[in-house]
Amino acid sequence: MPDGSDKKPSRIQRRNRRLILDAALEVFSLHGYRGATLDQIAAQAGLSKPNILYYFDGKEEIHVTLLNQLMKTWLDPLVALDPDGDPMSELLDYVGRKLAMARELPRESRLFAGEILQGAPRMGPHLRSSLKPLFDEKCAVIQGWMDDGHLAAVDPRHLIFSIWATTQHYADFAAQVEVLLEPAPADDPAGAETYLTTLFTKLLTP
Amino acid sequence: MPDGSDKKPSRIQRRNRRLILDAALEVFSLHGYRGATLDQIAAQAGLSKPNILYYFDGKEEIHVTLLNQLMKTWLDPLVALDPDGDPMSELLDYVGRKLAMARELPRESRLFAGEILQGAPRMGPHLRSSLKPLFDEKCAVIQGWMDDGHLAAVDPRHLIFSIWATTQHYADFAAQVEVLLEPAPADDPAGAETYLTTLFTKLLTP
DNA sequence: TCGTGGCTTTACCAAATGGTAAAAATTAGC
DNA sequence: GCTAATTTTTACCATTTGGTAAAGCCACGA
Repeated sequence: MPDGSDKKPSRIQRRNRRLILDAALEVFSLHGYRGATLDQIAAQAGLSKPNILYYFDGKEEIHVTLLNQLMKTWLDPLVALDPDGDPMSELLDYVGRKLAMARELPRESRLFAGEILQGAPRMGPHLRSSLKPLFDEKCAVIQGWMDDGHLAAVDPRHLIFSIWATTQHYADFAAQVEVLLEPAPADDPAGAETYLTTLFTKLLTP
Repeated sequence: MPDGSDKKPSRIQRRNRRLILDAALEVFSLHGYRGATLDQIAAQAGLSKPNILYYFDGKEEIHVTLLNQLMKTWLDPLVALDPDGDPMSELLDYVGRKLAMARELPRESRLFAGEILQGAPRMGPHLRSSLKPLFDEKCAVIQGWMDDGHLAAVDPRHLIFSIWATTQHYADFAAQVEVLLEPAPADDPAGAETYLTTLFTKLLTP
């Protein structure tokens, strides 16, 4: 059994696990945990359902694996916030990176959003152990910048919330955004970025 | 059969339909459409499953009824945006109303978020017919204020998106916000409002 | 070429779930 | 209080779904 073991995964194992996780990301992000079925994931992956269960212990393990895997890339932009950089450009770059992620990885964004929306039943501990320390650390950095007068003073926690909310909105609420931006979806690619840059520049300029 | 009919509903009908819708709101907002079961809704409502189906044609009709009903109250704050009022305070009041709704009606917010997150499968038409016209109308109002120099010029569409995103974030991502605001959840009640008022004041001041 | 071990399929199953039929109980109108 | 309509319960059903057992297949080293 390839899962949970400590042996090196074979080429086939790596390929199939990746196929499954990619299919699962698609299906979970589209229908939510309960809305997704193993049959859908299997069909999307081009494998049979029992074959899926040969590589993963069950539906939940697939979901958890996906979530854990996602957590890393999801936090990357925040990790990259450099305490030694220029405060304003560091934060604006952070906004830009988050917005790019929402655009480039909407499935991941929706997967994460769905999990949180339902009370983070499979991620609560992970939030405390991974996200919280990083969040506190970066809040302190931002607070330091504000104390030094490099940025206007606002609550760093709500600042980060608002960055997350505004950027992820474009991925999580895409169905709504698309309807409301009609009939000009093409003129917009820069629209959100321009707007958010203005928003946070004005907020943070001392 | 009480549903779909044109007769006046009896007292029992009104009471039970309200019980069911309230229970369904609780369950749907907590588990999503697919994650919710009729048994859960029945238990929450204190009625038997067949009795639920005596009042509604099926699970989907309950969900749609809830969504349609929600749409009205959900749009109220935007409807109340007065073209003849003072631009800045109209918009700040709008932010305040949306934030209050997120705080007071988190179940409704999550129900709506879940529906949009999954591509608005049961609300797409409604978005176009109800939300879009109102959105366009209010965008024009805001644009007018900006053209008159009463507000700093930004894209009204993205402005509204950011108001929605930042306010609803506190309801939809409550599980995350609570973890990250620890160990000081009590000091916050005004925190979000103060922050958002600053944010949009700075943005919109000409 | 022949095993051997890893991979895949076929054929299932039990539980959960949305939904129904019809009897039983309750309420409302007279 | 009696009847007719409304409401509720009991006893089901068919489908879906996560999961399993075991047989078959296939690649690769000896």
